[in-house]
Amino acid sequence: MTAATFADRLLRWQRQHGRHDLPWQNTRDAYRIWLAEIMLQQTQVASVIPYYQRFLAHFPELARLAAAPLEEVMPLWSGLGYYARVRNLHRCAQEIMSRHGGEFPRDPEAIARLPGIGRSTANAIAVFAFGIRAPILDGNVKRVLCRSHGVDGFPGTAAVEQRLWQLAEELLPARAADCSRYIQAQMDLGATLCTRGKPACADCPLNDICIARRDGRVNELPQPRPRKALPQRSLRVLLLHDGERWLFERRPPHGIWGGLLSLPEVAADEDVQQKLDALACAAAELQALAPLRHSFTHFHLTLQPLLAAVKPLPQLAESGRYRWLTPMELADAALPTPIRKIVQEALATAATVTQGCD
DNA sequence: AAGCCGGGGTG
DNA sequence: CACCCAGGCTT
Repeated sequence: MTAATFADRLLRWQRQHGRHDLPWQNTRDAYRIWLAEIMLQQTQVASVIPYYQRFLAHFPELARLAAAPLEEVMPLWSGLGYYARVRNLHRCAQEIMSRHGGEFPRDPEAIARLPGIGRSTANAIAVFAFGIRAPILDGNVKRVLCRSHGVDGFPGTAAVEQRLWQLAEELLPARAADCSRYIQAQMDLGATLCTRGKPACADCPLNDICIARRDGRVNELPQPRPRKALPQRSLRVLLLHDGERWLFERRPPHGIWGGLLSLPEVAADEDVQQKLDALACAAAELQALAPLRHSFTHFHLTLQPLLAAVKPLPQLAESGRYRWLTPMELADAALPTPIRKIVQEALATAATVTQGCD
């Protein structure tokens, strides 16, 4: 009788304590698994579930997604973040239709060549949809492996990451049929027991072989990212309404909030009147609303909203770039979260002002 | 190797 | 506030 392997322990644990009720778990439909995996990139399960359900209700199959214009897809991602994912998702769907005959490729290397899909996501799709034997390396797996095998160094560096991929390969169960449950077990363990904050080592199936636990280093591994001070930026945004509709501006396809609708911005070195002129709007009075602070991965942003009732001049034709939206239409518009918050605030303020005038 | 790309949860 | 999450792409 040989000792239980790493994979054995996880597989045994998964049967009793793993998750079994996630919406994308009870399917082998590559389209659904792919959609879930893209949404789950750098995004927690609880945040994804409602977006996943809503997306699938709008686009139940890949062909429908590929045929839809991007503007119809973006709103379904509004609020989820990392909007390059939805642009890549859409491109990906079109590539699968045009270059793969509408069938999702089965080879992990072919999957990884699709836009927005790297090695880990490609392997996850291949494992869950096609039962292929391959490792993944997401945040959960990295944390579990760093602790169980005592891997030092920040996992973002190439050397550490290479070591982790090597470990992930070596520890894979021998049978391809066990792989999907094994991968699921790794992620479940990382999400529920081997968490960043207070890991529940007492309940962990690996606690008697865990190097970090043996050495009293559970709280030191994995080693955190070397931190640096984030720059501080500020931005004025215009809340312009004509009494019924509000003015929005489409952001360029790349960069922050790429492709989403946002509010017209007044650059730091720009005059508000100058911007109003550019927008062909005449405003009687500007009202500063409460500033909103928002943090990104790489900088902090303070948004200063400026509210004004305007008379739109005919020069500003509604186009792909500028759109006037009613409060009703806002619900289905592709807005980033901080902008949505500001607009909600403004709607409340404008309603109050209007009532006060009556 | 480092920067860019969101929003939310956690301690 | 720091840190991280079912990462990948660009420079």
